[in-house]
Parts: sequence; C-alpha cells; structure tokens
Amino acid sequence: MSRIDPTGKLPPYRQVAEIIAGQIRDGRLRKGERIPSESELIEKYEVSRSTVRRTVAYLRDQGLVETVPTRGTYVL
Amino acid sequence: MSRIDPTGKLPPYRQVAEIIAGQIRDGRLRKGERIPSESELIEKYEVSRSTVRRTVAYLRDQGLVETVPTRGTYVL
DNA sequence: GTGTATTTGTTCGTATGTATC
DNA sequence: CGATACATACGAACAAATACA
Repeated sequence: MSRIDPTGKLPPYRQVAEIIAGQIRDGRLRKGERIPSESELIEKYEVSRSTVRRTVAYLRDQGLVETVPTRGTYVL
Repeated sequence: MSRIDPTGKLPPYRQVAEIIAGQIRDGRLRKGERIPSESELIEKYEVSRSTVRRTVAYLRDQGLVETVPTRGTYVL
C-alpha cells in the first residue's frame, strides 16, 4: 500500500499524481487502460474525493490521461 | 472581459461584488436568476476561490442574493 | 423493460496554513 | 496585529450517463 505523506514537500494531490504517473511511466498502467476510479483512489490513498479529483485534473493537464464522463479515466 | 484591478481602491472581492451588484441593478441579472458559479467567477475575474466566496458572502450580507447549498446563488 | 449500482460532473460549506500589506 | 488573498484539503449533496443484474 503506497500511502501518502501528509507532511511531505508535495501536497497530497501531487503525491498521488506522482504515484500514478510513475505507474504509467514504468508500464504498470498501459495505454488505453483505465486508472482506478475516484472511489478506489479515495480508499487506496485515504484522501478525500476533492483531492482525488485534483489529482486526476493534474494528470489530465499533464496530458497523461483522458477522462470520459460516467466511464472513467484512461491512460493516453 | 471584465478583469478586475488588483491595485484598485477596493479589494478584489469588493470589485467583483460591485460588478455583480451592478448587473443586478441594471437588470442584466434578474430576480430569481442564478449568478455564475464560483468556478465561473474564478475564471472570469481571475481571482481565487476564497475571494469569490467572500464576494458572494458580501452580496448575501447586502441582501442581494441567496445561496442554496449544492444549487447555486440566486438574485433576490 | 426496470431498477440499482457505478462513475464522473458540479456545487456549496468549512477549515488550516502561508504570504503580504 | 488585522485584513486580504491564495493554495490545499475534507465534507456533503445532487445530477446525469452508463453498466449490469
């Protein structure tokens, strides 16, 4: 379990983003694959939905993923 | 684009409030109508959410609008 | 077909920490 | 010190579209 550190240099939403970005880079998450849903990320990293949504928004801004409403977010 | 002036006499939250109050007074925003969401105001006037929330709180205090949780803020 | 669960979208409420003037 | 402003975070409620039994 890759728990985040609330006292780290990076804010929680960035820490979660870096974990997912790392998984995309090293192939654990591949192109076309769906990343965990908001609910799953909330449970996995023990953060709020607001934080998870910020995380995904950041990944979208980085051009790493694409979100399809009612479907999920997919690796680009 | 009605940008605000960060160096103006009035603080940003008041400048935004005056713009909206003006729109209510001259009828561009009518009774019962919803004013733009926090997110929209943030983008439109390029201020933070806190500022936007202060703006709306101010308009509420002035008796110009009414905020309904999870719905929006409406002209009174 | 119908209803339920899932998933993302959107909105407001509240709190804390930091920085500036 | 107080007021202002921003960034971050958590919570809560509802809508809309899709998936599925």
